[in-house]
Amino acid sequence: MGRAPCCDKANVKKGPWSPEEDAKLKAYIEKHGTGGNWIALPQKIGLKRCGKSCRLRWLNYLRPNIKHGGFTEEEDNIICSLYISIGSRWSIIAAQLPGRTDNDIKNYWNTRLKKKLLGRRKQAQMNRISTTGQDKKDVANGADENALQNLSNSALERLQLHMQLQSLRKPFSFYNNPALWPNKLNPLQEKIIQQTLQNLNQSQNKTSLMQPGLGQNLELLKHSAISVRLQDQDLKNSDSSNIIALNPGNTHSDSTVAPKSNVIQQPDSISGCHHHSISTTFTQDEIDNFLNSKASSFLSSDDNNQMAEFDCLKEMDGSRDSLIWWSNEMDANSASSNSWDSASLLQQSEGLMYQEYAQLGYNM
DNA sequence: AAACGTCTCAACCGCGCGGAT
DNA sequence: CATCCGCGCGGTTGAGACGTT
Repeated sequence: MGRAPCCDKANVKKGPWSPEEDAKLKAYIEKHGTGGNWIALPQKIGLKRCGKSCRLRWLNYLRPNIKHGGFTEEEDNIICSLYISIGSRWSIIAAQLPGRTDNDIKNYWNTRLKKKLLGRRKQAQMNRISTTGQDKKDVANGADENALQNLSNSALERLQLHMQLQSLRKPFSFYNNPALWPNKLNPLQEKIIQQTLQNLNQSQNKTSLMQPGLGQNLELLKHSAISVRLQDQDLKNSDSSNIIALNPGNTHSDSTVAPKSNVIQQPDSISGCHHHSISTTFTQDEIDNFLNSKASSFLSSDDNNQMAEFDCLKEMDGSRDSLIWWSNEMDANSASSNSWDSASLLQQSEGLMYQEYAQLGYNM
């Protein structure tokens, strides 16, 4: 038995809102508020709209101080940092960006940011999976195909993003150390990790010949740190009510590479529902090296794939001046009060990440 | 200029959660 | 304790805008 519809679909108008409808809704809410009942609201003001539709229209468009488009570099940074850390929890991410709605951020991520980071690389990886012999066999068996479908895009993307950064920072990290892996990975998870590591090894061999400076870059990156800390007092899940930390960084610090960081701390000014405090720490060296040595990662054995894989990063690189990845504005105020023991951070972040994947049903 | 493809974003949909009864 | 119901969320859709051939 299905759920009862929230309103009488037959007598409800759908589609774009007219200026008159907007005016009615806005005038009423500004005068009376929502009355705590969206379902009853359209009847009160004579709108043939579903209550949910009214709510959405108000929250995403009519509400005061809404910003549309024109995302800043800092906003890009925040969105990406949080997406890697907590996934597609758009409402939480939106709570960190005054004037932005979850819908806006979701659209922005899906249409632009994601493509820059993952789109083409992912495609290349998928192509590779489907063309290698063993993979073909697996696909023929059907098992991995199903597993692939079951692995959500969000999880894949986050894993890829995380690994991408992680592998640059810590050659001997979690992903490079099977001893640290969970006892039981499903075949696809194992394959993705192995595939990525294989590519990494190849790329490091190749590029160390081509780019003598790269080793230094990697060394530099070993001293860098990312920490995204989220304290969500309202979240009830243990994984998010505690601190979600992503720290692919080192287990030691190096004073020669002073982290630049910025603490973004703001009470929720949008919905009043969430109260998050986030600190994000990156180093400019790390950012620059990540961008400059981007070709060191994920080099495929297939030259075409190589090129395709880095197109997304080329795009970023091409617009570095306008899109300063992991912004260098992330500065100063941060770390001490928000810095954590790096080793435990690493364990927590990786543990949390895998907890999350496990919770998604991947039988880890 | 037209046809076709791609992108963007407002809006819809269905589900889970939690408060009310 | 069970059920109902509204809210809020994330995923998806589709129309229009825009770009390319």
